[in-house]
Amino acid sequence: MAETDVSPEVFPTATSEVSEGMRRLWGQRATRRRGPKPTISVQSIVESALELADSEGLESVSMARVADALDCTAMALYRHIDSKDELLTLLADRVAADTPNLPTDLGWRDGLRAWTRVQIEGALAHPWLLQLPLVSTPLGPHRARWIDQGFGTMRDLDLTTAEKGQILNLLSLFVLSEVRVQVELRDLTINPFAELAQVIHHLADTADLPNLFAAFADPSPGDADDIFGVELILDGVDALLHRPST
Amino acid sequence: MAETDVSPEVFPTATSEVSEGMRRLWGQRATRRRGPKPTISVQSIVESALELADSEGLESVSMARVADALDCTAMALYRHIDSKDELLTLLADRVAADTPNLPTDLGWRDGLRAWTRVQIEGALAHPWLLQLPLVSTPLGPHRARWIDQGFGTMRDLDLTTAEKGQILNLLSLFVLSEVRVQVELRDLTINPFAELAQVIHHLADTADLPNLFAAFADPSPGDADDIFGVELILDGVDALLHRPST
DNA sequence: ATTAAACTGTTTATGTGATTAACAATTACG
DNA sequence: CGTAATTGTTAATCACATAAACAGTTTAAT
Repeated sequence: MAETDVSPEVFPTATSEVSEGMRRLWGQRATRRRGPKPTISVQSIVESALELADSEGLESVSMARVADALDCTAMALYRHIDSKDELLTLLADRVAADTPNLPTDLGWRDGLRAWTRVQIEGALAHPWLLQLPLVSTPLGPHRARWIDQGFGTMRDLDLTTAEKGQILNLLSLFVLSEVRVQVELRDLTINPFAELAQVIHHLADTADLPNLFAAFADPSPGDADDIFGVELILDGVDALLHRPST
Repeated sequence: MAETDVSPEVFPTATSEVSEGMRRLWGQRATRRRGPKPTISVQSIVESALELADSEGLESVSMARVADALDCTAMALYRHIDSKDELLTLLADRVAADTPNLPTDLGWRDGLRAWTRVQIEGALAHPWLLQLPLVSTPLGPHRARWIDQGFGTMRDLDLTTAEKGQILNLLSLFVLSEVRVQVELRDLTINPFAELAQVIHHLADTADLPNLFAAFADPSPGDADDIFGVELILDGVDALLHRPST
């Protein structure tokens, strides 16, 4: 397991104030005063890290490598960010910056579908995202914009904010599992289903996993496309809309 | 970001055979022949790692610390496992071992709901799970048993294996995000919603995030409980069942 | 039984990667 | 103009994963 270090303690929560790291994450440009003009910036750091991750994988994103790409020493980075953790957090937000704006004239269903599809494509372009513990990464401005658009697609729905938030959350999570499968199919030449079946046959006991064996004995394993999961969630939303309000 | 190193390359996929690591993951006891009787085992290693993670957090799970707990040197561990990555994979599977068996007489809806709830409770007991990239971790026997039970709850449903798999996957992922929120509420005394709202107010521009601002201006933010997400997915399943088959 | 292969754990060493501390150069504010 | 703030550098730690070589133990084959 490589590059899995994303702890939640990156941003100690100040009660009244916003932490320094958060301010950086949200692109607050420090009003510089004295000292030499910086040759690198938070942005250039993140950009280099992004290129590195895309070209050589997340495990190649080390402070030293990033610094090399910027023609400076690793320690120079620390003048702009607090830790590598922060860099990864910034990186996680950065990938959301490239997502295009969504047309605003779609209905909620088409809108959410499109919203999800764009996310899937974005994640496919940066598969190393799966190696980050996205569930516990603070929200940055780019993802915020994206979530904003998600809320936008549901603006006319009679749901609470929390409900809408959960729906977006669910769809985002679905993206993760969907992309994982697609990446495996694309990169590894191996079918995860087939692999699982093989492992089960070689190592497991039929009696221990009766339902699993039955499932894989199913002649039509079928390959659920990415439509399936989205539509299921959307159907759930639909049901919610028509549910008698309590 | 700490302890996030779980790369997918842990188990190089042998085409016809099952990899050594996989065999260990599935508890194949090596038929020992010569040499001294081992004082430690894969199981004892995993068990120590589990205790460490539970008591001191995932970042404390180093080869050295685990070895200390077992009264041996770090290198001794390598006689039983290939790498730390493998240890983390084993650990991820290990936590699923404690989940109780589910009653088999529940309908699919109650069954899946119970299945999800047990998972949530399990994850709450080992919150460091969130720091592992579970999406890209190979399946072990304990999680397999659990998935088996998941399939069991749907045994009477007229869905393809792939569809059932996606449903379980979705519910599992949902568990992660749900647990994250619950852990934050439990440990940090801070409400993630409130935190988000604060960050937005301090750092973001109303014009940039109109929908998000509107959402948070909603007088009734309401707190969506963990019921909501599950029920939404279940409603989606329900809709799928009644959908005219193509 | 004897030998040698296979196996376990140890010691030693290496390399990497994050991060701290001390330093030198630069620039703007007073 | 000088001083304090700011930037990048160099040198030094420290933790950690892991490789290599070694010594003792057990058993299978002779």
